Amino acid sequence: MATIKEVAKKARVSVGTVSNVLSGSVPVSHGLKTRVLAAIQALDYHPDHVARSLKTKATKTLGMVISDITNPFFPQMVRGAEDAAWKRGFLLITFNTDDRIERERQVLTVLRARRADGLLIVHAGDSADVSHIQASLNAGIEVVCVDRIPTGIDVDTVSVNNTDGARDAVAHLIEVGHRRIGILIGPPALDISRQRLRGYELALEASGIPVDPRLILRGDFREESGRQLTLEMLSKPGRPSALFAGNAMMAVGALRAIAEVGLECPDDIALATFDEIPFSNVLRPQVTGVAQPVYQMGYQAAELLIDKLEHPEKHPRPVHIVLEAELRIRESSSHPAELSARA
Amino acid sequence: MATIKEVAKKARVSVGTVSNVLSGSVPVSHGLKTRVLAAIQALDYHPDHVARSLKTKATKTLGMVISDITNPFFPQMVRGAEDAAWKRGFLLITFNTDDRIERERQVLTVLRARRADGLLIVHAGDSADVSHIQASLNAGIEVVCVDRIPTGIDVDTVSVNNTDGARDAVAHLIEVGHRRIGILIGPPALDISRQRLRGYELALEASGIPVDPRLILRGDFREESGRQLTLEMLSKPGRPSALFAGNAMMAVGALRAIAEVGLECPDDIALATFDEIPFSNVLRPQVTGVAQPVYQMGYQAAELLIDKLEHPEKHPRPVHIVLEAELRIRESSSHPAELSARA
DNA sequence: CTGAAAGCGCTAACAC
DNA sequence: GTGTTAGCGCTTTCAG
Repeated sequence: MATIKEVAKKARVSVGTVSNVLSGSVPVSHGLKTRVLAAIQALDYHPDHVARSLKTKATKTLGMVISDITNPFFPQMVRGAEDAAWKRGFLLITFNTDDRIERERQVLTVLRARRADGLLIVHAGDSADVSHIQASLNAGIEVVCVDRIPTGIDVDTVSVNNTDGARDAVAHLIEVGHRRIGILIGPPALDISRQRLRGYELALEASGIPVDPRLILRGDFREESGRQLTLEMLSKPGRPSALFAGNAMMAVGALRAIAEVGLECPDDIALATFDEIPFSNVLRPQVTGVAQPVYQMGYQAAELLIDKLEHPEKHPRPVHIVLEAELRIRESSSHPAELSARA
Repeated sequence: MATIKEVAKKARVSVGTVSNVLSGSVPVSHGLKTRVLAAIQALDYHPDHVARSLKTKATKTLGMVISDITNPFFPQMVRGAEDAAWKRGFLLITFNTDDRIERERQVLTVLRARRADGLLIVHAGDSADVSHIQASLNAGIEVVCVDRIPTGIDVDTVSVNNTDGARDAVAHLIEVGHRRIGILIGPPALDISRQRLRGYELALEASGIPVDPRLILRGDFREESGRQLTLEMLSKPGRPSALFAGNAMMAVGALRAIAEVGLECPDDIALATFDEIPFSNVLRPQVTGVAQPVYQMGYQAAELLIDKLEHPEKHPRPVHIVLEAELRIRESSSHPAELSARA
């Protein structure tokens, strides 16, 4: 690996001059510039980013912390963030925490030691503890929280309008004729759980349907949890005619449970979900879902973060970006009337 | 951010001593050690990994280059690699190349400037050019190629037995009664295309079925390509009774095309695929697929890479690891006899 | 065992 | 415009 010194020597100039032609910020005479460029070419020189970082105190690196990478929702978000970062000359390092706060804490420690300039965090679901995020902030690392917004900390955020999205989906279930609608939701420590539940309640209230606490089941946004809760819901008397899943993973678990007990969706029980199930337009049942602008969330979060890094003065107070989600109606929520007509 | 100097000052020792207690490789008297540890604690000191890398010439960083991150196959592989890397104290940086060799070249350049210690590469599909990989090797970066193995370069590899997997799947289609079987395959520049095609041919030959070139269609392993090729195959006379897709994305495209022309799978046309479609055990049609040990591939590739990094002497020649894939029979390939009995 | 000091490759004053 | 040099935070000889 050639160094700047070797380039300088070969071009018969000083290292300062090489550095100047590299940065372009200080004018260099044409003759010397050509010599330097030739030497760089000849030696296949690539500036050592590590050394540069040590000097400039900027690594041009962003860390992205994801709660559950097996959820197909997140890879798209990562992709958005990655594209934005790449475009602005930043590197994105991604971590999966498996929804464990302990792992999240470890990851932030590593990212701090590695001197990441900024952090994109999708907070783990098992705790409301944010002291480690505060510690990163204190260490001078910019933070943007995405999707799940922790309370008790003053950071920038990019999220989706969960309440409206959930309300639309449940309103749709009511509209096609359902009145007993169960909900599978995540841990109450997560804002997205509370907001999606709130949307569910709003939709019911708007139609004068009383909220039945027996129809509200809490899990952890994982497939297995969706399966368990659905089995539980279906085994009790007063079974709902429709289910609203808090995310796609729980919806998949619900489908599995529905099949296990020998029922059919939507013939026996309707289903709608927050998020979308991958390839849900080719596979059956095609599940009605609340589509989120996932890629955009990642992209905008990374842009916001880099903006703050590059122009700290332009963002004096925390910024909160809220994107809208959109209901996509498919066959899993078809009208009960249609079904009875078919029978 | 506290530095080693401040720690030394606070503990009233030299920086060398602090460094020694940190590394543990040089004995330090109990008294000094306690003072140093106390100072580290008090200052919340975390060694600067950037400075350490500059000195040691090792970044403890691995780069992972993926051809198409929208293919749900790859996130699992990344996860395996990430887990292995984390366990050994390495960081994994992931890149998506969108199957463009130009992007792959750029990514390797960045990784080189960042002084990554090693590379995990799933080669882009649109070219057989490997000069940039060779350049990384020449720059002293260890490389392990995963899944897709480029020719013309002497690197370690971790891959799957594509020929046997494809042969098993096609043999299964033959066994349930199909004789006209179409194949949707990727670019011939990729070894996985050639090997899966070879498996297809072997299965046909073993049953004395002649290989009909009109039933071999080449695309690029993307969903849209699977859709187009299937539409093409179904519009021509002599339509096959079964399809073998070269990967899951093409299988999804095939399902879409089958639905578009108003056919049903498996009633009108059977389907089997290399890879598995996500959640294919809850959604219909449940597609017969060749399951690959994806997580293992990522995990073992990262382990191999780190082994070479840490014990260069133990791996004198390139290592080639080949894992076995396993056929999972589901309803998309059900027996034509069963179908006719049902009709 | 412990401290002093050189130096990793680069940038950014600062002199000329 | 260009060269010289200090120093980013750390590890690693090398004396003592």
